[in-house]
Amino acid sequence: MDSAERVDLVIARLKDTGEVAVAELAEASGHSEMTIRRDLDRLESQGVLRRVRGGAVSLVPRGQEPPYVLRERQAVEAKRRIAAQVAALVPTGAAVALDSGTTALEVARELAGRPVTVMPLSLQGADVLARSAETTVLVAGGEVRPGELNLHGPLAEASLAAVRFDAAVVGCCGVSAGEGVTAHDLQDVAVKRAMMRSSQRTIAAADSTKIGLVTMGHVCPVGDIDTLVTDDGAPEDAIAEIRAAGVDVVTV
Amino acid sequence: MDSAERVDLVIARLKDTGEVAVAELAEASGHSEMTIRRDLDRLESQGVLRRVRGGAVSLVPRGQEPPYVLRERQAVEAKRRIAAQVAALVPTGAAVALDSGTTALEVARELAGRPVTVMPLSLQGADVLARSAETTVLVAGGEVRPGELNLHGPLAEASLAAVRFDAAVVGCCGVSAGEGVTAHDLQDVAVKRAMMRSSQRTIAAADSTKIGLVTMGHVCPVGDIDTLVTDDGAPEDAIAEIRAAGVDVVTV
DNA sequence: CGTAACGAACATGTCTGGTGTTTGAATGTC
DNA sequence: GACATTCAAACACCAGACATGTTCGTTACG
Repeated sequence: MDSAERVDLVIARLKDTGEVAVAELAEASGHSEMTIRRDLDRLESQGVLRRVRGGAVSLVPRGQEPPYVLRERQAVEAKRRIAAQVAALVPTGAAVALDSGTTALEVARELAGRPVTVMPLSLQGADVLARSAETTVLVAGGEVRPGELNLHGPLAEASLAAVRFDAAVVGCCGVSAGEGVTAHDLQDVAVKRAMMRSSQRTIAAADSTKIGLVTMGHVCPVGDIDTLVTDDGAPEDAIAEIRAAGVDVVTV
Repeated sequence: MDSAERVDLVIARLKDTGEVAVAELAEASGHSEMTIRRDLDRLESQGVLRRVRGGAVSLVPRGQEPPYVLRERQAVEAKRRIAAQVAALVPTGAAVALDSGTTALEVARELAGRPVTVMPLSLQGADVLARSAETTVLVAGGEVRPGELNLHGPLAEASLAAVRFDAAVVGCCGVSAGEGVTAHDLQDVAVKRAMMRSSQRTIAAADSTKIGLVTMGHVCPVGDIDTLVTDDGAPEDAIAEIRAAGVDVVTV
């Protein structure tokens, strides 16, 4: 069991019971207690949990979005496939607004090096794209959320309003036919709306675990999306409902 | 002779004669020709030179600004001392606009972790500052210059115009009493002016090699600077002239 | 005061990045 | 067109970085 698997184990236990013990994890993973402690220390510095004597307790309240360092470990393969499909939908020379989040970051990796114009809404996205001389990067302004490194606030919205895009690539926390596109954070909602306002088309990217989910911040009715790219793990009926709303759903 | 020294050697030869030979460099550095080729390939991808059969020729025209990868190797110690002094001039809780460039990046490193609000004009600066949760990072929008990773254009100027700062920290390519503050790039000039317009004070940071230099883009008369931080290598009379214009010159 | 947990320090194994050598292909020169 | 030089891909090698385990003195809790 390597480092990544151990973290997964810790996360699973935390989700289950809200706390973990060093000795128990060492037993379950087959590694020494010292290694477990180092894992937990790292996760503590990332804001995932808080160390207590003998173990750790969860810091991620139920219903809230897990921190970036956890989300980037989830559905990695699906996100990569989705990102490749999204990038294929962006023609050469196009201008796109690119959301923050782990899926959008994969899209950035796919777009980097292609002759397109991209406005990323996160610093990681900007970093990835700016390495390539072929790609024009027009970074949005805004306040940076620590840890998440996404851009939000009035400056971000003003940046988006100042440009017109061929497409907006939007990540999200939930997509359902009834409640539409939803996100965890209200400031993100405002940014996503601004992206869509400035774009001719909206491409939503969401792995299948997001299909059918509803979170707090309402972005738009599902019909406002032009294309939804997801993986093939989503329930058939949920996809059918979304299609019925006029969305072009692409599964990869 | 390690990798960094070899690059220095290449740069020195290029500055001297405008071209270098693989065999000659291998001889001089005591490494194999293959290693020299790899060095040159790397420098070519960074835009410093162009490979030709048997060697390479310089791509940096005289009078133009050398690429970022070269500037960051120059006067490192002086830049660090200057940056520490600049950071000391920024009080806790202040809001500052922070220029792009190698000196400003050092200032970002000094400011990171302190409870201040910073608007960096470069992606590297944003990266450094965003790692710390204490520091509020309000990144400027704008187009990203490849290689340099600084932000410019109307979006950057609009971002600056939308905020008011306690201080603008401006890097520059030249400072002289007669010609004032100058930069190599006209788009950078516009950004620097926008920074100064939105700020109560202007702090210029320039190592002593910049004192007395004049480059193409005129930013402002020297009297528009409130404080100039430089190292103690600058000629006495040039410093005296700048002081006579009403600038508070700090040498470290 | 005793036990369990902690963390600093050191040792070990693994992996990656930089370097050298070889070799066949490509390119320039005559 | 023939030859010499240069190039780059492939492989081997080494050093430094990183992860892990062990030991041991210190600290916290009952």
